[in-house]
Amino acid sequence: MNADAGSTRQSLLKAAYEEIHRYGFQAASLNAILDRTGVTKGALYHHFSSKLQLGYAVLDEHITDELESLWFKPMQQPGHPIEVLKAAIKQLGDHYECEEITLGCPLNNLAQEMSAIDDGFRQRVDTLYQRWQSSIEALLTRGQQQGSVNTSIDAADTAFFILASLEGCMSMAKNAQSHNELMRCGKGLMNYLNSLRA
Amino acid sequence: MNADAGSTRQSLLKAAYEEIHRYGFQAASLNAILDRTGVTKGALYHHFSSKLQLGYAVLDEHITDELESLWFKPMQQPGHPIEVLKAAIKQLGDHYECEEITLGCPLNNLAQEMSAIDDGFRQRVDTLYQRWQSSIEALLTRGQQQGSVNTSIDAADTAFFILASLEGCMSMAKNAQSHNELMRCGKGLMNYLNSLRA
DNA sequence: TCACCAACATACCAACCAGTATGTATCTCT
DNA sequence: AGAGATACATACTGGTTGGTATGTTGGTGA
Repeated sequence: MNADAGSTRQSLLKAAYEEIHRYGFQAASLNAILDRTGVTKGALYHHFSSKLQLGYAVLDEHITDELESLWFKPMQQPGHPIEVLKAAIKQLGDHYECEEITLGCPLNNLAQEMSAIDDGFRQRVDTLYQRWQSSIEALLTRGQQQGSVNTSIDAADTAFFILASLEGCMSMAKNAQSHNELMRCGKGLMNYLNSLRA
Repeated sequence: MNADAGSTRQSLLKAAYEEIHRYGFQAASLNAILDRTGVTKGALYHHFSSKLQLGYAVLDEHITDELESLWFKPMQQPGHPIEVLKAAIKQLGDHYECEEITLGCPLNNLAQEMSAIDDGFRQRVDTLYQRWQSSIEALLTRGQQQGSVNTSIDAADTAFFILASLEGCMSMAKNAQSHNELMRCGKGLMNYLNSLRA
């Protein structure tokens, strides 16, 4: 592979991610992505066989990587499971304060827009959501074994609900366009997490 | 106004709602809406000055009405606040079982897609969310006064979190395309609601 | 009865869209 | 050195989009 080939592909991926994050996949314009990068259409179609494949690549590579560093890595921290969770959520909130909170969670955006009309997107998002849920579930289970988390709850169901609430909070904050609403929602989430202690 | 004029407008609104519900506002095709209704383009632009205004009307009329009968009305029921909430949520779940759950909550869909790129949509959705939240808040406050809801919680914050969780649950279920996941998430939500009792 | 207007219908338009056909420069492998 | 592949660049196409210009029809008030 050419030395530049990788970077051309990466810059396309990054620009496509940003365009999709703002306008959604369907409304994202390939020409806008090309303008933004200075790459030509021939180059784009050399690296990706269609707009759909470009979208899949954004999910499989860029968004997966982001989730890795923003969630799965913080989840590896040692300590009280509830505190680790709270810290990971806080970090996520901080990140979306720097980035525009108004653009919402990229994964949730794609889930909402595409899951009903394209199964390729749906399955990819589903896989990521399952990994996300499993990471929370594992943490809760560990806490239950250690005696720091209430054993009367079902770890899997609870993990699923925590993830849903988290996405819901980001969704509400996105529409309200205010970090204040995100904090408000975060407060409710923190209260709920505290209620899971043993 | 002509006798048929109202019904033409209504059928456009209904078809537009369905098209937007499935494909989103931006991807909704006016021609598809026309095909579906048998109305001509001239008629459409006689009733609505632009696609955007049609979208606003769908929100202001169709979706607002749906929320009225699906949420605000059940919320008027007498009884224990937590039970009223649970019943309203259950009814909402049942409704989205009949309709395709995979299409998601119409309000949440529009919020996700449009809030970042059009302020007219954003403000309309925001108003509806605020009414929604207020209805939950009022119920919780009533419960606190009656002694049936824990007085240590902040009713406004909690109402906001409940709404966020609810939207999050529907969002997750939409992507999973399974009623099972909706039930799972509902279980978590019910547990949380029970924890709010006095 | 005649003017007027609401409620359409038909035909059209420029802009934009994803995608393609074709050409070319450079790099690699033999 | 020559063949082939990689990595683009340019110019184009057919289809779709939201929107418009112009015509027609039927009811209604003066």
